Amino acid sequence: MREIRAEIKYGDCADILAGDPANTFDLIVTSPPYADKRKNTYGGVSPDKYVEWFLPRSEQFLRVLKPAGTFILNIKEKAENGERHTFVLELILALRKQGWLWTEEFIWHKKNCYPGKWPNRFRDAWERCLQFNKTRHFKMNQKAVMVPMGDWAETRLKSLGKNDVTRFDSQVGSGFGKNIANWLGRDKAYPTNVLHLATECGNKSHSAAFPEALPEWFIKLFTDEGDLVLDPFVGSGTTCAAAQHLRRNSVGIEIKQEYLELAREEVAGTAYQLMEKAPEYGKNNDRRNNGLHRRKSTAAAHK
Amino acid sequence: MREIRAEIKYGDCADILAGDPANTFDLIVTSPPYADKRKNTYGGVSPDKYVEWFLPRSEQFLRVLKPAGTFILNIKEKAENGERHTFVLELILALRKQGWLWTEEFIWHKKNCYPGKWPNRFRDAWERCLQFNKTRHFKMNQKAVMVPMGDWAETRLKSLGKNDVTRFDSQVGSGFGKNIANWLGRDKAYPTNVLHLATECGNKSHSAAFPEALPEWFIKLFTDEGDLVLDPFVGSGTTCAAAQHLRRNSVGIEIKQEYLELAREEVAGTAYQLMEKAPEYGKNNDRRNNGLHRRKSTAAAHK
DNA sequence: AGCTCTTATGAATCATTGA
DNA sequence: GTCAATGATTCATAAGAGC
Repeated sequence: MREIRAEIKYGDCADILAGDPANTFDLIVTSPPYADKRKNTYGGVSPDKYVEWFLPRSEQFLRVLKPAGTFILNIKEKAENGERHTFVLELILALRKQGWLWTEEFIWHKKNCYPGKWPNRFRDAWERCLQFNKTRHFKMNQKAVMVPMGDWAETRLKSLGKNDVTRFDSQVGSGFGKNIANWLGRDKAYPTNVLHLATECGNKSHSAAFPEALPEWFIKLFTDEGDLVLDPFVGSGTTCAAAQHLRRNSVGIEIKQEYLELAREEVAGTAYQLMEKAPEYGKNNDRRNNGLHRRKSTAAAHK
Repeated sequence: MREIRAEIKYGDCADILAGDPANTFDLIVTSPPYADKRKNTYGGVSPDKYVEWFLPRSEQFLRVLKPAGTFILNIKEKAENGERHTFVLELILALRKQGWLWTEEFIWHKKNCYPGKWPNRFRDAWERCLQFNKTRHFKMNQKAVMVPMGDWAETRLKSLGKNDVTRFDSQVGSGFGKNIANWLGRDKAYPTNVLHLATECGNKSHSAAFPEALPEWFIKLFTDEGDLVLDPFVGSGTTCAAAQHLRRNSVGIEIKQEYLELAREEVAGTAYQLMEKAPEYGKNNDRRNNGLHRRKSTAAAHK
């Protein structure tokens, strides 16, 4: 078993990456600092300047990413003065101009979103996970993120009611007999482009931007073991921890000193964990169920 | 009980609406013909020309919408040649330039999305429902779409935990007695901006662009009984049927002859249904649970 | 192990107040 | 007048305690 490296570098990713050779990373997955009008927020970037701020950095991403690699950008525009900001839309257009292919937009549905009530708006329960690529032929391990089939398979396919047969039939538009055979006996299905994950809350002192299950899912999907993952805005180190758990090498870059410590601790703890009780993690990982459509019975059973 | 009108007009909405006075409609909700590169699709609009095609029509929408009205646009870009189209992003930017406020983007999560498998892409399980407004002060009946709460209410509100009291107390900084009364006896919560609706499948001969629950939800949210709803691309009449069920007046516009017949039949059938068995529909409607976050205990109990 | 009950806390948003 | 800070609002989840 080869050793897995997870390195946390200190500085602005634009500078750090300039020293790296082209075509180095298999996957870039990150959740950059969101645009924020409050200037006092350290590191906050104004929405109006966001694209301008982002482009020099994404130019490096494009250079250091391997041709078959993928870039996942987790981001969401805030509401302000009654409107959604448009800087994310503008960013997508600008990235395409820069040479990226906008392959897909995944939706992260935050099951436990922030509470609140306003006269003109409901709670915001989703974020964008934008997928960009350098080429049309990128690595994608779909089987790695297959999920247990829902109750659909369990209840309906086992004892097929007439209703289900006719409904299935009308959907497919052809005889039902042959196609249904593909589903019987299968217990896993491919996911969709909607991810259902709760935000991690209240477990540790540090608050990660995204739950570990999110980078984990994309790492499984777009890399193999031993591949190299980059998070240019690594924050408290969630991406590198996830990479290490999945036996991928990783580089995280962070410009804020206080996060730097946190990230290094996170990664060190993960490495220790792996040596001490790797089997435990595997179990734990299965339980997490890829973060997609967790079956209710499973969730209940674990308590 | 006043009579509810549902009128299906024939023609291009740009022309039809030009004859209507300004500030006429309380809500515009529609699912326009999607951009489609295949020119043979009747009525298909090329993605490159989509914004250009849409703007003269949305200009009329802006004129005929009441100041406190809302415009809901259900749309989703297709993938082509490995990339997502950008015309929807461009449309949002263009509509803002036209004078619209981009208030919110709701996600319609299609629980049972179309089956299929591709090497570079998972199944598409969501569509955008873009909310635009003329002014920042629009009508919004949030209570009309409240949904059953999670387990929280069940367990906690019955016997109020100390935490709820203390947090409330510390936040408000005054005695807790007065507002806590709002919580007792509540079993519903406000929804989020993610809608979980199944697509309607195979019950009718025509395949509606969206399930009736979708316009229904927005009609409940943004109009009162007796208000006037417009669907400028009404297709098979789903929006007008939903409006009629909810006792809102409606106008639907359709340019395709064959859909026109369908829509008029749909609306006529609905009107008949209303007279014959109104109570039945109400029951059915409750059961539908607004399509949002059905409680787990309920789901489990259902097995 | 299981089950209940308790507690903490989030990439939030708007209206109001104060400088 | 513009801009920044403060207060009010709110719910799904995980972890922990107790039985």
